[in-house]
Amino acid sequence: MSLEARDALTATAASPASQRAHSRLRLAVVDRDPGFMQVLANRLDALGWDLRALSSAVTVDALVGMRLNALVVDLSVLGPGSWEYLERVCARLPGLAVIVCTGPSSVAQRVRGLRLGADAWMTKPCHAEELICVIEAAIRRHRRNEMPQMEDALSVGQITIRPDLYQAYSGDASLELTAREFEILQLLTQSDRVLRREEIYERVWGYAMAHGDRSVDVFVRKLRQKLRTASPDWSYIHTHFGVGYRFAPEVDGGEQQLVTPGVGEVGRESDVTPALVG
Amino acid sequence: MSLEARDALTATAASPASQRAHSRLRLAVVDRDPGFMQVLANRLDALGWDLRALSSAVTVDALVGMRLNALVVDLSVLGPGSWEYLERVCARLPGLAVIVCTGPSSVAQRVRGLRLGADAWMTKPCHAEELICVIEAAIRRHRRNEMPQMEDALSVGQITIRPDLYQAYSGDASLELTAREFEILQLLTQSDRVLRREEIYERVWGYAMAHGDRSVDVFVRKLRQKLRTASPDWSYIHTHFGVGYRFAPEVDGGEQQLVTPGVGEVGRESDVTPALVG
DNA sequence: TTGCATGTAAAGATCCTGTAACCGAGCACA
DNA sequence: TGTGCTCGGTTACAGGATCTTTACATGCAA
Repeated sequence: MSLEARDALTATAASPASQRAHSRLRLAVVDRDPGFMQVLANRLDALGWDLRALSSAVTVDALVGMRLNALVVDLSVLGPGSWEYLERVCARLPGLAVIVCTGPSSVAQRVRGLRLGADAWMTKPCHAEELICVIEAAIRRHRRNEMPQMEDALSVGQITIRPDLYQAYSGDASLELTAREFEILQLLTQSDRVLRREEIYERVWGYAMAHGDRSVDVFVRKLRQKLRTASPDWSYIHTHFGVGYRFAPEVDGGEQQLVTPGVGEVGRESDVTPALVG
Repeated sequence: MSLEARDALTATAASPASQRAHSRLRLAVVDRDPGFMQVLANRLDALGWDLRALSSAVTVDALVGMRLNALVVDLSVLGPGSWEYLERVCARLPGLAVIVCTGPSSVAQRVRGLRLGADAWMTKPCHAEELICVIEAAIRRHRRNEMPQMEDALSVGQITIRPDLYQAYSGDASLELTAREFEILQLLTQSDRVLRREEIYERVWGYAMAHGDRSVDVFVRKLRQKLRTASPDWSYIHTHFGVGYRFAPEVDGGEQQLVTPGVGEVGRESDVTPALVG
């Protein structure tokens, strides 16, 4: 590792792995303009956000269930009870970033919306990029105060990962992972696909991996060692020769079925890779 | 930490942690439009806000010293280095609500401003009332979760924390904590997770920690010393190497698992002891 | 088999933390 | 006004923990 690179890392003081902790942003948009939604969807998809488009208002309870980070509404879609709806949503979900994005309005309307709890008011037509920035700003502010651990514990195989404690456990016994080991383990468990070394390095270290760097291999070895000690009958990290590593808890011997984690919402349904090692 | 900032801080002798509860909102506006300022001043005065009008940019350290809740800037007043200035302010004071209120702009400019950390962008001319709502919305987000400030006494291990007295006790003997020490202890006890130094610093001091600042370590040492003196058989503050500190009362020696964090909540609800000193 | 890619282990190199000593600014008090 | 005290904050150092590098062994694919 070059000195400059290392300095750059410690200088930023916040490792990429830690800020990546909260996975994808969840956003709901209540709007009926197909063009608007299309543009937004494209942009958000590129950013890796989880977007759900709603063509009409849903109940507040339904919103609660969606566990959103942000909500964008066009008041004209809500119809008559829009102000009350806005108020109820903001009252019920104080941690939700609410952005009103609607057609031309009066100052009084905007004032009313903001007073009721909205975080921002955008006037249509507007540029998707700007709207996204506004959403990001609102979420950013909410996040900063959201100290409480909204990071769920995650159980995979016999191992439990506790992001709030920066540690993994087998039962109640700590694996005694170092910070970097934990970050790599956490990264691996967050995806079912094969991760290339360069990818792992970049996301954990925060900058490009130098050619021939074996750090990832060494850490994977340490991880495997500790995982084996804590949970001898399971295999967790699998090597894909010439490609990289993949995380999948498997009971050794015979069975090689994927054991779906039980605790916490792991919603990793999308990219399950059936192709498997030998 | 720069000397100016230090002076500013110690001079005012009031830290953000103590200030937050109930005080007038402090707002600074960097603008040169007399009419705009006049209208704003009248409105804010009626609301009981503490406004300081600045006709040109002040140093970031000076802003730190003002202990503001919000900052409104007209980029045209800042001149050439405005983006860098904006960025520096937002980085240094993550808890500050920053609103850019300036003349006509392009989407790209607004996007840039928001990405650099601004909370909102208002285009002049604008209605004072609306601007105030936007400021309030930004501050509201910041304030929401700031220190639940439970006034109840809290017993952890052999220690009792009395927010009303700004002091901690072992039985009826005071630990003789200083203000800073108490604030850090209180922050630590309010969370079961590992807190990174940057988080601790930001929440107690009120602005971003400088790289290489060891203040948190030093105060943790002082805290540990006093905790050890008052309660020799217990460990309270645990170091997570490469990450930060975590508060958890544990009996030394034999049983180290007094409070075994299960997979879910670590509930410290059980041991709140209201019974207290004279 | 050969040529890489990966596993393994150990040795520095580097970083992180605990610790103590120090300095300057406020404050109380004579 | 000067003195001594406390407090917050800085700095330097030492020891230990962690990370990186390197070398070699092993395994996979062509």
